[in-house]
Amino acid sequence: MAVWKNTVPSKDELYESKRAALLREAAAAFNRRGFHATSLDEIAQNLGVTKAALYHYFPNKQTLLMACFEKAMDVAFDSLARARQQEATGRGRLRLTLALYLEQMLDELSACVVLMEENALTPPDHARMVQMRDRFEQALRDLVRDGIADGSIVACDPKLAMFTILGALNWIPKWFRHSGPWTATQTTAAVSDLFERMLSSAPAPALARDVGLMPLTTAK
Amino acid sequence: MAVWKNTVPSKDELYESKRAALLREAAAAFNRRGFHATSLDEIAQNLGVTKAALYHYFPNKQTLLMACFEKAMDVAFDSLARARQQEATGRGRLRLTLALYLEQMLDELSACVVLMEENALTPPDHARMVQMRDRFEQALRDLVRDGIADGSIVACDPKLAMFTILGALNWIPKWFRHSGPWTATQTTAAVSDLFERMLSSAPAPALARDVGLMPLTTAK
DNA sequence: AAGCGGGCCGACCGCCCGTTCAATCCGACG
DNA sequence: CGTCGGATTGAACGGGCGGTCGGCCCGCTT
Repeated sequence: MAVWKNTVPSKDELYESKRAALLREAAAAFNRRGFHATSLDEIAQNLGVTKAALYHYFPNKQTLLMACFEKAMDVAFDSLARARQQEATGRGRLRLTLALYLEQMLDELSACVVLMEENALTPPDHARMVQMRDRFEQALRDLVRDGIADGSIVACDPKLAMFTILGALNWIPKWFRHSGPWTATQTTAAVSDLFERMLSSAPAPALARDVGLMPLTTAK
Repeated sequence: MAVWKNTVPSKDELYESKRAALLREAAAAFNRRGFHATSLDEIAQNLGVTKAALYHYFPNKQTLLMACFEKAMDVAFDSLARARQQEATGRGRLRLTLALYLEQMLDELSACVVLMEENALTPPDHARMVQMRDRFEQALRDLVRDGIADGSIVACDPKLAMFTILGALNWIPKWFRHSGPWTATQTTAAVSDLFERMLSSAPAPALARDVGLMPLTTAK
């Protein structure tokens, strides 16, 4: 019996994996079509179940949205922590944070950037979400400030810079398709290059002319 | 009677100005809260009338959305034409196009960038909208190509560059507030500087440290 | 073999909101 | 002052969708 522990999914594992699949599907739909435009019937149908089945995993639609958001924020803060550890300059940390975040969003989560349509949440959830998002944005602005201080980033307004970069980032789910010509890794690298060039004190003299020709995996 | 023609609003002028006000209000609401999250009651209330009154100006909610979109595209192509006339290099044309578009979006129209939630339109309207949007995006990519060819823009992937820039642009209505610390003109200039730095073959060595300290009006 | 229980289904409820319509208001005009 | 017509209203309708509930199916246990 114990032999099978890691190969045959237990009841709980099955439950969790289904729940995760639901979360991914919901996140993808919310990002592509918007929260209000996505019906539970739609999500359920994509998963091959009935709407009522969803209620075994989430008490209501709002909670589903909140769960997407929290997972996204987990990824965000995790990316930030890893970048702080691996990179020394403000620019390096900023770039790595954004790249780790984006790549995970793109392939793990079908992008959970549901920072929009926040008004759909209950006031306490909304407050919690705004607070976490602001903390993340503040951390990113601080990276920009660090970069300006250590000379790796040009003089600029950190607030505007991050508004602009996060806008571009949040928009990516609208046009990125896994079935498209670019892989998640290629897209991440190319977008990071653009962001870096915008802020670097030593901007690259050239960028990739064709994202589809970039390396298919991250060089390690 | 004819004396008053240009001072006292005629019936038609009144009708048109009310219709325009409705369009502005709707555009602002759609951009801030999303199409599906915005109820007609809400728009009507902000205008001091009843929901039913709106139906004297638009046959239904979808048409309202489509009208917003078409106005935005008018501004877009107009900006493009003016930029082509005034600027010689690809970079100059791209920058001016984006700046004209953004500034008009910000103050005239409360930003009508409702390229999202497209699924809300009827198939014919949707097709029409996609076609116009694609034409505009193509024109912008061509400006990037021109810029690369004439040396004003670095080697890069025009498609990705415009996806990124338009993403950042489309996100601006989410955070820009007329009551905020930055004017539309300041914001436009600062954002344009960021975009330009991302793509220019001769990136500026420094940018404004504080958007709120930039000139309040465009220098002419 | 029988019983148990979790997972899922079909059907239904109720609300919200887009849409309609008859009735009313109000300014213009004769 | 009466009438006409467009603008606006209040009330109602109907569909869509989030959410609920009772029951069925099926695998596991004893």
